[in-house]
Amino acid sequence: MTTRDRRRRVTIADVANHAQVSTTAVSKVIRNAYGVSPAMRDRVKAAIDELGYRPHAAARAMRGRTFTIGVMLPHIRNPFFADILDGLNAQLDDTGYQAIMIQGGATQKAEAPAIDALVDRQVDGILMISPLAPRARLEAVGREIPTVVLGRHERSAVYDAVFDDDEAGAELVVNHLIGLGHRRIAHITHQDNSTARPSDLLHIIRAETYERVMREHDLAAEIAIATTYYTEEGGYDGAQQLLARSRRPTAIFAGADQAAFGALAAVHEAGLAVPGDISIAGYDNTRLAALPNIAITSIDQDGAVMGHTAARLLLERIEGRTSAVRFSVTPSLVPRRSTAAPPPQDG
Amino acid sequence: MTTRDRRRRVTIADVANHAQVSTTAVSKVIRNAYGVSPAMRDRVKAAIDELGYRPHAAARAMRGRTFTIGVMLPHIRNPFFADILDGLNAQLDDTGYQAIMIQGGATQKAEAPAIDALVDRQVDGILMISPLAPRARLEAVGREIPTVVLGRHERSAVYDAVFDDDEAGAELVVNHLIGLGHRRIAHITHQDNSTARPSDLLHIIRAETYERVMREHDLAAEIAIATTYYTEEGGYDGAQQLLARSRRPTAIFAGADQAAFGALAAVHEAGLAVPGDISIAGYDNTRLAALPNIAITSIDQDGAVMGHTAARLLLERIEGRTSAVRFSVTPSLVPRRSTAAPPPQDG
DNA sequence: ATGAAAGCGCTAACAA
DNA sequence: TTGTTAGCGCTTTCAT
Repeated sequence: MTTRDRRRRVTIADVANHAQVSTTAVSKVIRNAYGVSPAMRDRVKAAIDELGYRPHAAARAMRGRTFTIGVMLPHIRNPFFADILDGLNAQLDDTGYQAIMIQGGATQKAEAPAIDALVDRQVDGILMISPLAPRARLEAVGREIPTVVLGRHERSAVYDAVFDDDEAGAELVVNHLIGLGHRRIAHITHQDNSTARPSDLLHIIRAETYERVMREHDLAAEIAIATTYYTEEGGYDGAQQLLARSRRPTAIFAGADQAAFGALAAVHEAGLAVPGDISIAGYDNTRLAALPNIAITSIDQDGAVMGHTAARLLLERIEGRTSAVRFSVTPSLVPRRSTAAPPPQDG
Repeated sequence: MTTRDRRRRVTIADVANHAQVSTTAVSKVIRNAYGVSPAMRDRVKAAIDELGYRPHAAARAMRGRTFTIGVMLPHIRNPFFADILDGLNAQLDDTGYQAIMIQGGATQKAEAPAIDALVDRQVDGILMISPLAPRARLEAVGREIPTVVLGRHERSAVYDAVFDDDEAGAELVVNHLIGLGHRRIAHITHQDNSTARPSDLLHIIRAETYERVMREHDLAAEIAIATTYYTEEGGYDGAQQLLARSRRPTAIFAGADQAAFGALAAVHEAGLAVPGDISIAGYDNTRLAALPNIAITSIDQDGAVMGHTAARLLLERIEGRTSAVRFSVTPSLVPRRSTAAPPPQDG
C-alpha cells in the first residue's frame, strides 16, 4: 500500500538553478547547440549529472524534436519483422533516436488509429511496414512527418520506399518448382481489406506473378489460389483448402514463411510427406525456415538491410532531405529440403 | 521533390473558434468531462469532425494523460511475447488507450535507456516484460508511473506483478522426463547481466528447480547446464555444448521454446533423432512448438491471460488503485512427440 | 557568449 | 454551464 510519488521530476529549471545559469544555457548544452563556452558546458553537465536530469520528451515535442522514430508493423508475431527491426535498431544505435513500435493489426480499421497514434505523439520519423492504408493517407502522413514505407511499391514524391522485388522473388519460386517438374502448383495468398491499388501490395504482386508464370508455362489450367492470411493459421487453412481439391497440388507456394509453417502442419496432418508427396516453399527466409526439421525453401530479401536502410533514409529526411528515394533489394532463392521433384505418377 | 508541409495541425483553439466556444468547452468534450450541455457537446463534436481534429498527445502529456501504455519487451522475435501482446491489446481495445512497444534488448545497458524512453514520453502506464533492471529501478519507475512487471517474482509495494509459477513449471518438465526413464537430463539456461536478485528471475528459478528436482531423485551427478540464451542461437549453441560431453544427455530441457528450436536443430545436425536418441522439452508453449514437425513438449503459461491481466491491472492503477497486486498463472505440461523414453542402452 | 521572455497545445483552477 | 487564465517543460528569437 503506497501512494503515488508526486515528487516533481527534475526539470531544466532545476538544472539551471543548480548551476546558476539560465535555462537557455541548459537547453543549448543538452542540444549541443551553438554558442556555449566550454566552462558553461562543463558546469551545466555537472549539474545534469548531479541531479540526474533527463529531458522531458513530451515537453520537447512541443517545440523541437522527440528523438523518436515510430514504427508501425502489422503484428510482432511475424519473425521477418524482427529482422527488419534488428537492422533499424542497429542503425539507430548511438544516434540518440529511440524506436517505438505500434501494432497496426490485420485491418485498415485497426491500422488507422495506430498510425494516428504515432503522428499524434510527434515522432520525428515514421516507418510503416506493409501498411494497408490508402495511398492518400500515406501521402498525408509523409507531408507532415518524414516517412519511409516498407513493403509497398507505389511511387511517392513525399516519402521514401524500401521494398523487395516481389515479382522477381515470386518468379524464382515458381520457376524453381516448375524446374523440379511440378505442374500442379498452388499458391496461398493474403486476404486484406486494403483500398490501396492492388499492384502496390506485395502479396498481390506475388500472387499475380505466380499466375503469370504459370500461364507462361501453359499451366493456366493448374492455377489454384487459396486466399487466407500470411499467418500460421492462414497457411494451415489455405493448405487444407488446397488439399481438399479433387486435383491435389504437388507443390504449394506460400506467399510468406509464416503461412508456409502452417501449410507444413496441415500437410503433415493429412498424412502426406514433404517433399515426398508435396513440396512447400515460402517467402522471407526467416530463421525458422532454416531449422533442419522445417527446412523450407524460401526467398531471401535481407530484412536487416531493409531495416537499416529505412533508418538511414529516415535520418536523412529528418536532416532535411526532401527528394524521394526508392530502395529495392534483389531477392534470392534459398532451396531447402521442402522442395523436390513431384512423385512419379504426378510428374 | 517536395517541401515538408508546414501547415499547422488543427488545434483545440481552431475547434473552439470554429464552434464559437471556449477552448475549455472543447477540452471538456474531448475528455468527456463533467459540465457540458448536450447542445454544446453536439456543436463541438461537429466542429471536431469538420476540422478533422485530433488531440496532440505531446501537449496533453504536459497536463493530463497521454492515453498510452508503454510496453518494454526484450525482443520481438520471441513469439511468446506476441501472445502476451495479443492479450494486452484485446483488453485495451475500445478503452482509448494505445500500446506502444520498445525493445529492451539483451543487456541492462541497452534496457535502461529503453525504460527511460517510456518514462520520458509520459506514458500513463508501463508494462515491463522480463526486465533485467535492478529492483530499485523498477521501484523508482513504479513510484512515478503505474507499473506492472511481468515475469519477475519479487514482491513490491509500488507495482503489480504478473508471473507464472516457474518452479511448478520446471518441476513438471523434469518430473515428466524422469518419469519417462531419463537420468541424464541436461538444461539450457539464459545468461543475463542482471543485478536483480537471482531468485526473482524466471530463468534462474527454472534452472534452480531443475537442479533441485534432479537432486531429489539422486541425480545430482547427472546435472548438466549449458548457459547460453533463450534464443534459437542460444539453444543451438547450448545443445552443441551438451552433445559434446563424454556422457551425452538423453534429454534436454530448454528453458524456453525459442531455445528448444535451436536445440532441435543442433541435435538433428549431429545426426541424432528426436526423441529416438534425445528428448527435447521447452517452455512457453508457443504456437510453433505445436507444429507437427516440431512437436515439442512444452509448458503452457497462457500468455494471453497474462497480457490481458497486465492491461487490466494497469488500467486499475491509472484509475487510482495504489495497493499492489500479484497475479500468478499455474503452468501445465503439454506433452508432445519430442519427449519419449530414452534409448534402451541409456535407460 | 549569455539570458529574458514568448509561446508550443493542452488541462484545470477559478470566476462569472 | 461556460469562459478566462495560469501554467506544464521545453526551444527559440531577440536583447544584452
